[in-house]
Amino acid sequence: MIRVVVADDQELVRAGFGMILDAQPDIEVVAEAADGLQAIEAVAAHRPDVLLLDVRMPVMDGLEAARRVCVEYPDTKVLMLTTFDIDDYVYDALHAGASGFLLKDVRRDDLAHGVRLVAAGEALLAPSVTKRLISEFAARRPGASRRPHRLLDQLTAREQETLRLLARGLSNAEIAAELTVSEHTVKTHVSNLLSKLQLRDRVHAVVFAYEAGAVVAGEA
Amino acid sequence: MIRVVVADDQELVRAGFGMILDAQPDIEVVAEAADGLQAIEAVAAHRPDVLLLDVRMPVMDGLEAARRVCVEYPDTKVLMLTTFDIDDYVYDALHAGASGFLLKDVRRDDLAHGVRLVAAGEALLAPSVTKRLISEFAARRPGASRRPHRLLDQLTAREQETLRLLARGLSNAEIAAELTVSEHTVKTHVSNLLSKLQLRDRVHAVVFAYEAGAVVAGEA
DNA sequence: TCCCGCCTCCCCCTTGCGGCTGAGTCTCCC
DNA sequence: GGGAGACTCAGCCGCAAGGGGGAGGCGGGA
Repeated sequence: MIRVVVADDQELVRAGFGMILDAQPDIEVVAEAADGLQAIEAVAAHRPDVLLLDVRMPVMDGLEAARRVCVEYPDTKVLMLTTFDIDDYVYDALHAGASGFLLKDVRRDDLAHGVRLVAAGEALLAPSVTKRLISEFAARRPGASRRPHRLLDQLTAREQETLRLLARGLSNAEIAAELTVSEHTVKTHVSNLLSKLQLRDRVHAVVFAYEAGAVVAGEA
Repeated sequence: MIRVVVADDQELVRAGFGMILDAQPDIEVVAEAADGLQAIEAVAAHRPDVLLLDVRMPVMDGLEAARRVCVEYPDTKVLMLTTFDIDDYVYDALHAGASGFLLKDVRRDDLAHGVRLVAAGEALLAPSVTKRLISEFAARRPGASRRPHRLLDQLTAREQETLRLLARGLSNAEIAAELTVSEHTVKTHVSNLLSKLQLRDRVHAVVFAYEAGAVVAGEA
């Protein structure tokens, strides 16, 4: 039996989803909540398998609630629900650790199916969300799995190292300290790598490093 | 009526999927193919709405076929099928432009449902694939979309615009030209956004923009 | 009404950056 | 032995960048 907590600030929505789920032979709604705080309390009290969580709620919104539940009660899987698939919601929810993200116009058997999937440890996204996530994913590192970039091979080891540090925002003096060489040397390296890559200045070098995948966002 | 081409090197698999889909009142299998080249030819000949494409095939594998179809016949949506959800397959398929990725153990109504979704321009992933994509996505930029957006909201419209251009490598003079204001004004904006975001110089601003997702690699 | 935030423009000044030229050491290889 | 390339260091010079300070117009909110 899959035990579920339903959290939504609208009485009718709670009742509707609750009824759909309770009608399933293998799903049981053990509690309801009208805001984020209540949701967390309900999770603490009942330790459900799945928390069905609306994004927009008073007192504490669903994103913050999801964040806390995912940290404090990792056994409870969080399935987010929203009326509109605003981008930020999705990304925030996924970063918060949610297992899924559905729109409220979901068909009733898809909802039950989703709860079962999430309870089984799988993930689930509404089709439109999947679409955006894929395009976002595909766009970010175009062909990342294939080539490390030929241009970078033109640089000497020291130049590549310099570029890496430069792309992290270090000044020439800081790079010099990091590499334990003089600032003059760093300037030479920078100058050489700029001309090799045909870049105007260090700002362009930073842009290049990110675009070329020589530096990856989030790996600071 | 959704017109589908089924491509798989195994006769039985083609027949099975073909039967399932043909049994649907709104889906019609217009051709079959036993390898990647045949698949492309079939797409060229029939211009189907959906191409159901196995990954592992002789002559030309499904990934390469997907890549070509997505470029040459963008109206035909590609739905990949595989027995095992090997990571690289998924990522390559998504980069190739596939609209979805399903495992062959898919239930028959899920398959039909998937074809309809893809034909409608939505995307679709097998649950286990969704799970990995999400964790990959969430890991890459930990909390990227939330916190920085807060910070970005501190900036005025003009400052955000300035940051966007700055992060593309434009000099103050170039930004001024782009915004049709004086360079002095740009300097003021830059100065303000640097202090608001507590960044040292424009190089740090570029790094920030990428790390925060205010600028996304590949969207130059 | 007044005040505040935003956008715009200006001057002065210091600093970091990058181009230019030149040069010493090392290793690798012909 | 000599050449090539990488790494190191140096001085000079021009310029973009960024801080500080000041100021006017313009809109919305108290």
